[in-house]
Amino acid sequence: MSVKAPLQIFSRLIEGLPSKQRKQLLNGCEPVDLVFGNVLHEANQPIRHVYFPLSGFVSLVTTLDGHQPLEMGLIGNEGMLGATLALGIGQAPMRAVVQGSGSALRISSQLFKQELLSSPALLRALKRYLYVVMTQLSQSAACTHFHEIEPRLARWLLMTHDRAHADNFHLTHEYLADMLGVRRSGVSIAAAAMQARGLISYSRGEIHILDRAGLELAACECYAALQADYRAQF
Amino acid sequence: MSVKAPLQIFSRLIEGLPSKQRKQLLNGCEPVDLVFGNVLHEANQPIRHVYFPLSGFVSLVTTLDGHQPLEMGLIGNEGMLGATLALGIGQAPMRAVVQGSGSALRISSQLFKQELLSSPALLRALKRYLYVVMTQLSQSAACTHFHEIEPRLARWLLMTHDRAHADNFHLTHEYLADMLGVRRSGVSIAAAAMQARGLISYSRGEIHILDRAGLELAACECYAALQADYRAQF
DNA sequence: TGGCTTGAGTGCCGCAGCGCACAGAGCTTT
DNA sequence: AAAGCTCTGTGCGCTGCGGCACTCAAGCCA
Repeated sequence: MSVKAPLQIFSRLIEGLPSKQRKQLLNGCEPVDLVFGNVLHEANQPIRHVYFPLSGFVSLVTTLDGHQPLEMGLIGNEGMLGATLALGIGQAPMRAVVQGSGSALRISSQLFKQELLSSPALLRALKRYLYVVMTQLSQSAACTHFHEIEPRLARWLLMTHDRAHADNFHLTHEYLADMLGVRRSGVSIAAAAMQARGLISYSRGEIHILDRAGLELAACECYAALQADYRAQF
Repeated sequence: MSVKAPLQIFSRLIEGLPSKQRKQLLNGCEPVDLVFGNVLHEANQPIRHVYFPLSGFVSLVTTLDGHQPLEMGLIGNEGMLGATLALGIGQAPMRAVVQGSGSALRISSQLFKQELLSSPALLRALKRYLYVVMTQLSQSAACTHFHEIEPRLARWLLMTHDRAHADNFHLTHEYLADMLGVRRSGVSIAAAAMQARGLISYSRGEIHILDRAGLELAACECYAALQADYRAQF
């Protein structure tokens, strides 16, 4: 039911640091469990901890008045939560909800700010990461607006697959609908179509990725674009 | 036809700087005309100049494969173009197109980077501004997805009104449709409804704001939210 | 003056997706 | 074993919007 994490999962952001600065940073970090549904950051609220997901992953969502939430970004071990501290901003721009249980490293904002001062490489990584987040926000916005449910769902499953480090994860259609900003039955239809084509299988919230290459074909080009954006910086 | 700018228009970003640092920055700047349709930045291309719009304004657009462009942000004298240089990134995240003719100050990226090093207040302003842009991106994304044409059009006209410093500006339905990511005739219908209610009037691309308060009522709450986001930082 | 171009109004068709509602299926609880 | 909940499938009517096409009006140019 929960994600089975491989033995060794690193935070790609931290891994890139010079070993001295990395160790220094890791010193201030503590491992924590990310539990599905936990809210790590609340929009416009102070950031208490910075998180580096390892095997778990987190989604950034905005909520608008009476509407369902809408996912703007997905963060796994390629990213982090709390990068806005590099801008000197101590509050979170969006709500951050754990979407795949697993592990993470976390460090208090206080300590992290000190690390930022003493580690230029860390600051550099954060800046690049912030830029990636910005490009991703605009890409997602356009995707959400123009693309249809099925390609978007495929993209979303791929992104989750990348971050879950496993071929199966627990997500109901209802939940997916919220992420995509669409109706639950819209997801059911799209998912059924993809199951019929042998790309995935699912039952009662347990989703299995069967044909990753096929999924990539089914996904909108935003998946590749987002990856390219990330790679351009890291 | 073109925007009649009041005599004195400042860049609100620059105005906030300590006078010494401001003068130093202004020294490196040259005034330029912003001409409707000019492309100041191209997505993923190097930033040659940083712009501080004064009376003109610029829109940030993303384009997705074969789709019409979609506006992600609007920049007038409250903002700037090229803030990503504060992240050490020399390329633009989105295409920037002049949307209202007028004036701006510009400075070469080279020089601007030096200013960033010597003016901590400038750097601070840029960071805050970047944060605002990020929150605006996510707000716009949700708005574009959930809200209907008419409130979105109202919001858009208000934002343009703020930045045009005039009650009339030149924008065809066709152009508006691109900005909102909708059909041209959809804009015609929404605009006609708003004209019937006496909020605006228009003819052959010349739009007049008649009832600003009424427009604010007609707009989705995103207008107020975006303003609040900005004010929270500046 | 007449023709051309551009902006805008309007109508028609088709579709994706919404809101809603109900049914069946599988797991959980007592 | 029965009851209950959760997850998924499915159907119906509606609407906002895309695509398209045609029309009219206003300004522009020769």
